[in-house]
Amino acid sequence: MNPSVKASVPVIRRLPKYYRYLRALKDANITSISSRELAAQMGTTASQVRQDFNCIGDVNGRQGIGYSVDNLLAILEGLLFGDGERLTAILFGCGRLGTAVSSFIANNNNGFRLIAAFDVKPELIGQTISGIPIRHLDDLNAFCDKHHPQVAVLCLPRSGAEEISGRLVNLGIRGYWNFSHYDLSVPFPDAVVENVHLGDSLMSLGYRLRNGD
Amino acid sequence: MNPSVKASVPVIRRLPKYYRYLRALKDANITSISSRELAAQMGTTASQVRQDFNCIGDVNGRQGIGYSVDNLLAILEGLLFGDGERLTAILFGCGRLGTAVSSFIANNNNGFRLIAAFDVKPELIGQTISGIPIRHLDDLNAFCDKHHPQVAVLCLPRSGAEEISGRLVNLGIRGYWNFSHYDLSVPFPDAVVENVHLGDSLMSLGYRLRNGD
DNA sequence: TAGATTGTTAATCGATTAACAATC
DNA sequence: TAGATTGTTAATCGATTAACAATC
Repeated sequence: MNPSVKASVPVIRRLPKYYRYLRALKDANITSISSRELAAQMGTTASQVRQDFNCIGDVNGRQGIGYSVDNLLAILEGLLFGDGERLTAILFGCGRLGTAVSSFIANNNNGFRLIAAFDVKPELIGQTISGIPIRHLDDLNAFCDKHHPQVAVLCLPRSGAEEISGRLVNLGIRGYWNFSHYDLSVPFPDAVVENVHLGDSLMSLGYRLRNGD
Repeated sequence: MNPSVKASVPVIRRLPKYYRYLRALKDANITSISSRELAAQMGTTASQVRQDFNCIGDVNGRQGIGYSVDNLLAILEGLLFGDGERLTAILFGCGRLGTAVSSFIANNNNGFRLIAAFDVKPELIGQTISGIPIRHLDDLNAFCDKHHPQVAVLCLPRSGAEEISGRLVNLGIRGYWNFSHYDLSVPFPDAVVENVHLGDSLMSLGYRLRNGD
């Protein structure tokens, strides 16, 4: 590992995919893998695999053999999930999308711990979502003052996301995972933001189908 | 427009975002916009806006003035949604994610027409999802033979996606929009594929928070 | 006219791919 | 040893940014 080489965002985006493939290899009792084989399975190149591995840690590849699956998994787990302490997360929006997404966040194996969910619909307040009680948005400030959540997940319609973004900016949230159409990149220049624009992705597919990729 | 310049995938991915911002401008009765102003609102550069516009059509910018919002919208609508005919789509998986996502596909303004939804759970068959009856997966072949859907949307757990992918490959589907963890890029080399890996995106956010972007 | 802005070419930047000596 | 594969440097490719003449 060259410690001066920092993983770029494109590399970081590929790490979960490596992790998934390596998990599958481990499940198949494969203990060692070459960059060439892994690349073939993932649909990339051996060069890219080796370049990526070069900036994630001490991968200890052995010439003529390949990499230890267990060692790669240990390295990736450290990077993706830290050393055990999960990031505390709060969810905004407990509709169908929020409910579906909550199971990702609440899953113990994804590196997050869901500690609260917020909505404004009276009939939802007090119900639970992935085992967490749904709070009214009015309780947000008090909750954050007390528990200091690190991550926010937004599953809100656009107008809701806009309103929340204005309130959240001063609450110490370090990163956002946003499913809204509303683009949070601008209002939160300092936070880490991952946007998944379902609608945008759908429209891009349509474009590529209509215009031949 | 330079007709020899074809929009690259990164450009295509940005088109829906232009479209959203331009819609907002139109709603605000703004009829003209410069690349500089649009870039500032979208968090990009004027150069990129002009380069992108250069390969999407006859944008007819006027020096000293900017672009006509209506004209840009007309061009983007043509690209993203074609000339009226929506792409026929079928949905796999009518759970919480499928239900949430179905409203995107079924929305008349996104360029798609949802014509069928499939699941295997007996209690779901015959129910409706976004106004479309849920069919049993056993009816898939007969349905495709008759209606020739163009697009498939997969909201399935990994194992389901793997099984479906094996069946779909010969059914004339031209593109996929995939929310599963399972990566369809390899089994469908010829189709246009958009993957939205919710779990991968979440893990990337975690990495960036833990390791400082 | 003067200021602003386009369209397009050139320069830069960064990511991917290729190459290869080292070595298991 | 011979074949395979790494780690890393160099080459290529592509996307983004800068620059600027044309002109509204």
